[in-house]
Amino acid sequence: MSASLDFGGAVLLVVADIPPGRVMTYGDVAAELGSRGARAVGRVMATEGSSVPWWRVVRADGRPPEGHEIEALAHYRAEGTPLRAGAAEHDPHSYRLNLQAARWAPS
DNA sequence: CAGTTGACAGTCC
DNA sequence: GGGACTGCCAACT
Repeated sequence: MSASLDFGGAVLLVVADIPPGRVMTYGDVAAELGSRGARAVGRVMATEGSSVPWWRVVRADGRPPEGHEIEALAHYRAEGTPLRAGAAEHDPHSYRLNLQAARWAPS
């Protein structure tokens, strides 16, 4: 693969390749890029993530970015992303996703 | 050029 | 089960 894009560009491509109803952890995206900087991925999402389905990228805890839990929850429900039963009902700001079922890996 | 920050992850208590 | 510390990498000041 030709490296025609920067780290940020590669992150956006991987995130854009995530199908609806599925999610990937920052660490998984970083691993696809050949890097271990999960934080670097999160940084790119904070800067240019507005151009990609950022809600399909979640933390290893199964939680969306801090401060965007409600925004992401709306997308998960709209796409049918597997959430933990009653999680969002108990704490809409502290819910968790079923990574075991929602986690997806590119071919 | 060097230090700090940050949409994180993994391990230990 | 939850909280705290450390390690990692890229962008910003």
